[in-house]
Amino acid sequence: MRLTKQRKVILEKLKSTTSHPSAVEVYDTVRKELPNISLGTVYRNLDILSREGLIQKIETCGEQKRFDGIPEPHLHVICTDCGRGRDVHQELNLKMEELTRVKTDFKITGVRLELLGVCPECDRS
Amino acid sequence: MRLTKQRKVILEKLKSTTSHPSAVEVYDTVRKELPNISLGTVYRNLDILSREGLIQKIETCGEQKRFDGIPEPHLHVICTDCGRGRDVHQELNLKMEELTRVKTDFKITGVRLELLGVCPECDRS
DNA sequence: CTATCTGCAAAACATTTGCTGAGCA
DNA sequence: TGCTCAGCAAATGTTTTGCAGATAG
Repeated sequence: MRLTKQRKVILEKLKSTTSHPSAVEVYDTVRKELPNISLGTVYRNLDILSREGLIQKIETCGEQKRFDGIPEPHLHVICTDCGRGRDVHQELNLKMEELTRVKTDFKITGVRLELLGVCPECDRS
Repeated sequence: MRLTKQRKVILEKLKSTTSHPSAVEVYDTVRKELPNISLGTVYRNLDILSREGLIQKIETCGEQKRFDGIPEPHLHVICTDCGRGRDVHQELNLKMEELTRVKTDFKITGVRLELLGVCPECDRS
Protein backbone atom coordinates (compact mmCIF):
# COMPACT_ATOMS: atom_id res chain seq x y z
CA MET A 1 0.00 0.00 0.00
CA ARG A 2 1.41 3.35 -1.05
CA LEU A 3 1.38 6.33 1.24
CA THR A 4 -0.06 9.03 -0.99
CA LYS A 5 -0.69 12.46 0.42
CA GLN A 6 -4.44 11.92 0.20
CA ARG A 7 -4.15 8.73 2.21
CA LYS A 8 -1.86 10.40 4.71
CA VAL A 9 -4.22 13.31 5.34
CA ILE A 10 -7.28 11.07 5.65
CA LEU A 11 -5.52 8.91 8.20
CA GLU A 12 -4.18 11.90 10.09
CA LYS A 13 -7.59 13.61 10.35
CA LEU A 14 -9.21 10.41 11.48
CA LYS A 15 -6.56 9.87 14.16
CA SER A 16 -7.05 13.36 15.53
CA THR A 17 -10.75 13.20 16.20
CA THR A 18 -12.99 11.09 18.40
CA SER A 19 -16.21 11.99 16.64
CA HIS A 20 -16.52 8.95 14.33
CA PRO A 21 -17.11 10.94 11.18
CA SER A 22 -18.97 9.58 8.18
CA ALA A 23 -17.24 9.34 4.81
CA VAL A 24 -18.73 12.66 3.73
CA GLU A 25 -17.61 14.33 6.95
CA VAL A 26 -14.09 13.02 6.42
CA TYR A 27 -14.29 14.35 2.90
CA ASP A 28 -15.29 17.82 4.13
CA THR A 29 -12.47 17.91 6.66
CA VAL A 30 -9.81 16.65 4.29
CA ARG A 31 -10.93 19.04 1.58
CA LYS A 32 -9.79 21.99 3.69
CA GLU A 33 -6.27 20.72 3.20
CA LEU A 34 -6.62 19.05 -0.19
CA PRO A 35 -9.34 20.98 -2.02
CA ASN A 36 -9.20 18.77 -5.11
CA ILE A 37 -9.66 15.42 -3.44
CA SER A 38 -12.70 13.53 -4.63
CA LEU A 39 -15.32 11.75 -2.58
CA GLY A 40 -14.59 8.53 -4.44
CA THR A 41 -10.99 8.68 -3.27
CA VAL A 42 -12.14 9.16 0.31
CA TYR A 43 -14.40 6.14 0.11
CA ARG A 44 -11.71 4.04 -1.53
CA ASN A 45 -9.13 4.98 1.07
CA LEU A 46 -11.40 4.53 4.06
CA ASP A 47 -12.09 1.09 2.74
CA ILE A 48 -8.43 0.24 2.18
CA LEU A 49 -7.31 1.71 5.51
CA SER A 50 -9.88 -0.32 7.40
CA ARG A 51 -9.04 -3.50 5.51
CA GLU A 52 -5.39 -2.90 6.39
CA GLY A 53 -6.38 -2.50 10.03
CA LEU A 54 -5.21 1.10 10.40
CA ILE A 55 -8.68 2.40 11.16
CA GLN A 56 -12.02 0.88 11.98
CA LYS A 57 -15.16 0.90 9.87
CA ILE A 58 -18.01 1.03 12.32
CA GLU A 59 -20.71 -1.21 10.95
CA THR A 60 -23.29 0.68 12.85
CA CYS A 61 -26.89 1.00 12.20
CA GLY A 62 -29.46 2.65 10.08
CA GLU A 63 -27.66 5.60 8.68
CA GLN A 64 -24.37 5.72 6.84
CA LYS A 65 -21.22 4.08 8.05
CA ARG A 66 -18.86 5.89 10.40
CA PHE A 67 -15.14 5.59 10.84
CA ASP A 68 -12.89 5.45 13.85
CA GLY A 69 -9.20 6.23 13.95
CA ILE A 70 -8.74 3.65 16.68
CA PRO A 71 -8.51 0.26 15.01
CA GLU A 72 -8.74 -1.78 18.21
CA PRO A 73 -12.28 -2.97 18.96
CA HIS A 74 -13.89 -0.98 21.72
CA LEU A 75 -17.35 -0.07 22.83
CA HIS A 76 -19.40 2.78 21.35
CA VAL A 77 -22.42 4.66 22.62
CA ILE A 78 -24.70 5.89 19.90
CA CYS A 79 -27.07 8.79 20.38
CA THR A 80 -30.52 7.68 19.29
CA ASP A 81 -31.39 11.29 18.48
CA CYS A 82 -28.54 12.60 16.36
CA GLY A 83 -26.69 9.38 15.50
CA ARG A 84 -23.38 10.60 16.88
CA GLY A 85 -21.18 8.10 18.62
CA ARG A 86 -18.66 8.26 21.42
CA ASP A 87 -16.03 5.82 22.59
CA VAL A 88 -16.45 3.98 25.86
CA HIS A 89 -13.20 2.77 27.32
CA GLN A 90 -14.64 0.15 29.54
CA GLU A 91 -15.35 -3.53 29.11
CA LEU A 92 -18.79 -5.01 29.46
CA ASN A 93 -18.98 -8.33 31.15
CA LEU A 94 -19.90 -10.40 28.12
CA LYS A 95 -17.81 -13.48 27.74
CA MET A 96 -16.99 -15.19 24.48
CA GLU A 97 -17.42 -18.44 26.35
CA GLU A 98 -21.05 -17.64 26.81
CA LEU A 99 -21.47 -17.01 23.10
CA THR A 100 -20.36 -20.50 22.16
CA ARG A 101 -23.23 -21.87 24.20
CA VAL A 102 -25.82 -20.18 22.03
CA LYS A 103 -28.12 -22.73 20.41
CA THR A 104 -27.94 -22.09 16.69
CA ASP A 105 -26.66 -23.77 13.57
CA PHE A 106 -24.60 -20.67 12.74
CA LYS A 107 -20.89 -20.81 13.48
CA ILE A 108 -20.59 -17.98 15.98
CA THR A 109 -17.57 -15.79 15.39
CA GLY A 110 -18.30 -12.66 17.39
CA VAL A 111 -20.72 -10.06 18.64
CA ARG A 112 -21.65 -6.63 17.50
CA LEU A 113 -22.48 -4.64 20.56
CA GLU A 114 -23.18 -1.00 21.00
CA LEU A 115 -24.83 1.05 23.67
CA LEU A 116 -27.76 3.31 22.91
CA GLY A 117 -28.40 6.55 24.68
CA VAL A 118 -28.99 10.26 24.41
CA CYS A 119 -26.01 12.58 24.18
CA PRO A 120 -25.75 15.67 26.42
CA GLU A 121 -26.49 18.04 23.53
CA CYS A 122 -29.68 16.26 22.46
CA ASP A 123 -30.71 15.79 26.07
CA ARG A 124 -30.79 19.55 26.56
CA SER A 125 -33.25 20.14 23.72
CA MET B 1 -54.16 3.60 11.30
CA ARG B 2 -56.31 2.12 8.57
CA LEU B 3 -56.17 -1.55 7.73
CA THR B 4 -55.81 -1.44 3.97
CA LYS B 5 -55.40 -4.64 2.02
CA GLN B 6 -51.80 -3.68 1.20
CA ARG B 7 -51.01 -3.23 4.86
CA LYS B 8 -52.79 -6.43 5.77
CA VAL B 9 -50.84 -8.52 3.25
CA ILE B 10 -47.48 -6.98 4.22
CA LEU B 11 -48.10 -7.73 7.88
CA GLU B 12 -49.33 -11.23 7.12
CA LYS B 13 -46.31 -12.14 4.99
CA LEU B 14 -43.94 -10.77 7.58
CA LYS B 15 -45.63 -12.74 10.35
CA SER B 16 -45.35 -15.96 8.40
CA THR B 17 -41.61 -15.96 7.82
CA THR B 18 -38.55 -16.02 10.02
CA SER B 19 -36.14 -14.87 7.34
CA HIS B 20 -35.98 -11.13 8.18
CA PRO B 21 -36.63 -9.97 4.65
CA SER B 22 -35.47 -6.62 3.34
CA ALA B 23 -38.01 -4.13 2.04
CA VAL B 24 -37.43 -5.26 -1.53
CA GLU B 25 -37.86 -8.90 -0.54
CA VAL B 26 -41.13 -8.06 1.19
CA TYR B 27 -42.13 -6.22 -1.96
CA ASP B 28 -41.39 -9.26 -4.12
CA THR B 29 -43.38 -11.56 -1.87
CA VAL B 30 -46.36 -9.25 -1.51
CA ARG B 31 -46.45 -8.61 -5.25
CA LYS B 32 -47.42 -12.23 -5.87
CA GLU B 33 -50.70 -11.44 -4.14
CA LEU B 34 -51.03 -7.76 -5.02
CA PRO B 35 -49.25 -7.32 -8.35
CA ASN B 36 -49.86 -3.57 -8.50
CA ILE B 37 -48.43 -2.62 -5.13
CA SER B 38 -45.55 -0.18 -5.32
CA LEU B 39 -42.23 -0.31 -3.55
CA GLY B 40 -42.95 3.09 -2.03
CA THR B 41 -46.06 1.71 -0.37
CA VAL B 42 -44.07 -1.18 1.04
CA TYR B 43 -41.48 1.18 2.52
CA ARG B 44 -44.17 3.46 3.92
CA ASN B 45 -46.03 0.60 5.53
CA LEU B 46 -42.99 -1.12 6.97
CA ASP B 47 -42.16 2.18 8.57
CA ILE B 48 -45.65 2.73 9.95
CA LEU B 49 -46.02 -0.84 11.16
CA SER B 50 -42.73 -0.68 13.03
CA ARG B 51 -43.54 2.70 14.55
CA GLU B 52 -46.85 1.23 15.70
CA GLY B 53 -44.98 -1.68 17.26
CA LEU B 54 -46.55 -4.39 15.12
CA ILE B 55 -43.28 -5.42 13.56
CA GLN B 56 -39.63 -4.69 14.20
CA LYS B 57 -37.27 -2.77 12.00
CA ILE B 58 -33.89 -4.39 12.49
CA GLU B 59 -31.37 -1.59 12.62
CA THR B 60 -28.70 -3.91 11.48
CA CYS B 61 -25.52 -3.08 9.84
CA GLY B 62 -23.96 -2.14 6.59
CA GLU B 63 -26.48 -3.31 4.08
CA GLN B 64 -30.12 -2.48 3.85
CA LYS B 65 -32.53 -2.72 6.75
CA ARG B 66 -34.38 -5.94 7.44
CA PHE B 67 -37.73 -6.52 9.04
CA ASP B 68 -39.00 -8.96 11.60
CA GLY B 69 -42.60 -9.96 12.14
CA ILE B 70 -41.89 -10.43 15.84
CA PRO B 71 -42.05 -7.01 17.48
CA GLU B 72 -40.61 -8.13 20.82
CA PRO B 73 -36.88 -7.56 21.11
CA HIS B 74 -34.88 -10.75 20.74
CA LEU B 75 -31.43 -11.75 19.68
CA HIS B 76 -30.34 -12.16 16.08
CA VAL B 77 -27.38 -13.93 14.50
CA ILE B 78 -26.16 -12.33 11.31
CA CYS B 79 -24.19 -14.23 8.70
CA THR B 80 -21.06 -12.25 7.91
CA ASP B 81 -20.99 -13.79 4.45
CA CYS B 82 -24.48 -13.38 3.05
CA GLY B 83 -26.01 -10.93 5.54
CA ARG B 84 -28.92 -13.20 6.38
CA GLY B 85 -30.19 -13.21 9.92
CA ARG B 86 -31.82 -15.76 12.15
CA ASP B 87 -33.62 -15.46 15.46
CA VAL B 88 -32.04 -16.75 18.63
CA HIS B 89 -34.54 -17.55 21.31
CA GLN B 90 -32.18 -17.43 24.20
CA GLU B 91 -31.11 -14.68 26.55
CA LEU B 92 -27.55 -13.54 26.90
CA ASN B 93 -26.44 -12.74 30.37
CA LEU B 94 -26.12 -9.00 29.94
CA LYS B 95 -27.84 -7.06 32.66
CA MET B 96 -29.30 -3.61 32.32
CA GLU B 97 -27.93 -2.94 35.76
CA GLU B 98 -24.45 -3.27 34.38
CA LEU B 99 -25.17 -0.78 31.63
CA THR B 100 -26.05 1.96 34.06
CA ARG B 101 -22.55 1.68 35.51
CA VAL B 102 -20.95 2.65 32.21
CA LYS B 103 -18.91 5.80 32.58
CA THR B 104 -20.21 8.22 29.97
CA ASP B 105 -22.12 11.46 29.82
CA PHE B 106 -24.69 9.85 27.54
CA LYS B 107 -27.98 8.84 29.11
CA ILE B 108 -27.90 5.10 28.48
CA THR B 109 -31.23 3.72 27.30
CA GLY B 110 -30.35 0.35 25.86
CA VAL B 111 -28.05 -1.89 23.92
CA ARG B 112 -27.94 -3.02 20.37
CA LEU B 113 -26.57 -6.51 20.40
CA GLU B 114 -26.30 -9.03 17.65
CA LEU B 115 -24.27 -12.14 17.15
CA LEU B 116 -22.03 -12.60 14.15
CA GLY B 117 -21.38 -15.92 12.51
CA VAL B 118 -21.46 -17.97 9.37
CA CYS B 119 -24.69 -19.65 8.33
CA PRO B 120 -24.75 -23.36 7.36
CA GLU B 121 -25.20 -22.54 3.65
CA CYS B 122 -22.20 -20.21 3.47
CA ASP B 123 -20.17 -22.53 5.63
CA ARG B 124 -20.51 -25.28 3.04
CA SER B 125 -19.05 -23.16 0.24
C1' DC C 1 -67.66 12.54 3.38
C1' DT C 2 -62.93 13.22 4.34
C1' DA C 3 -58.67 12.10 6.16
C1' DT C 4 -55.62 8.68 5.18
C1' DC C 5 -53.54 5.89 1.92
C1' DT C 6 -51.99 4.18 -2.81
C1' DG C 7 -49.33 4.18 -7.19
C1' DC C 8 -46.18 6.42 -9.80
C1' DA C 9 -42.23 8.85 -10.72
C1' DA C 10 -38.71 11.69 -9.42
C1' DA C 11 -35.51 12.95 -5.94
C1' DA C 12 -32.32 12.22 -2.35
C1' DC C 13 -28.58 9.88 -0.37
C1' DA C 14 -24.79 6.64 0.25
C1' DT C 15 -21.63 4.02 -2.04
C1' DT C 16 -19.23 1.75 -5.95
C1' DT C 17 -16.99 1.52 -10.31
C1' DG C 18 -14.82 2.32 -15.06
C1' DC C 19 -11.66 5.03 -17.21
C1' DT C 20 -7.63 7.89 -18.12
C1' DG C 21 -3.98 10.27 -16.66
C1' DA C 22 -0.74 11.18 -12.55
C1' DG C 23 2.75 9.98 -9.18
C1' DC C 24 4.91 6.92 -5.62
C1' DA C 25 8.66 3.54 -5.05
C1' DT D 1 9.49 2.77 -15.39
C1' DG D 2 5.67 0.13 -13.82
C1' DC D 3 2.01 -0.54 -10.95
C1' DT D 4 -0.87 1.58 -7.85
C1' DC D 5 -3.64 5.41 -7.13
C1' DA D 6 -6.34 9.93 -7.93
C1' DG D 7 -9.96 12.54 -10.04
C1' DC D 8 -14.05 12.59 -12.50
C1' DA D 9 -18.39 11.13 -13.71
C1' DA D 10 -21.66 7.82 -14.34
C1' DA D 11 -23.95 3.89 -12.33
C1' DT D 12 -26.00 1.39 -8.59
C1' DG D 13 -28.80 0.45 -4.65
C1' DT D 14 -31.69 1.95 -0.94
C1' DT D 15 -34.97 4.87 0.89
C1' DT D 16 -37.88 9.11 0.80
C1' DT D 17 -41.16 12.28 -1.07
C1' DG D 18 -44.64 15.11 -3.92
C1' DC D 19 -48.73 14.68 -6.18
C1' DA D 20 -53.31 13.31 -7.81
C1' DG D 21 -56.60 10.03 -7.54
C1' DA D 22 -58.65 6.01 -4.66
C1' DT D 23 -60.72 4.18 -0.46
C1' DA D 24 -61.48 2.77 4.47
C1' DG D 25 -64.22 4.03 8.26
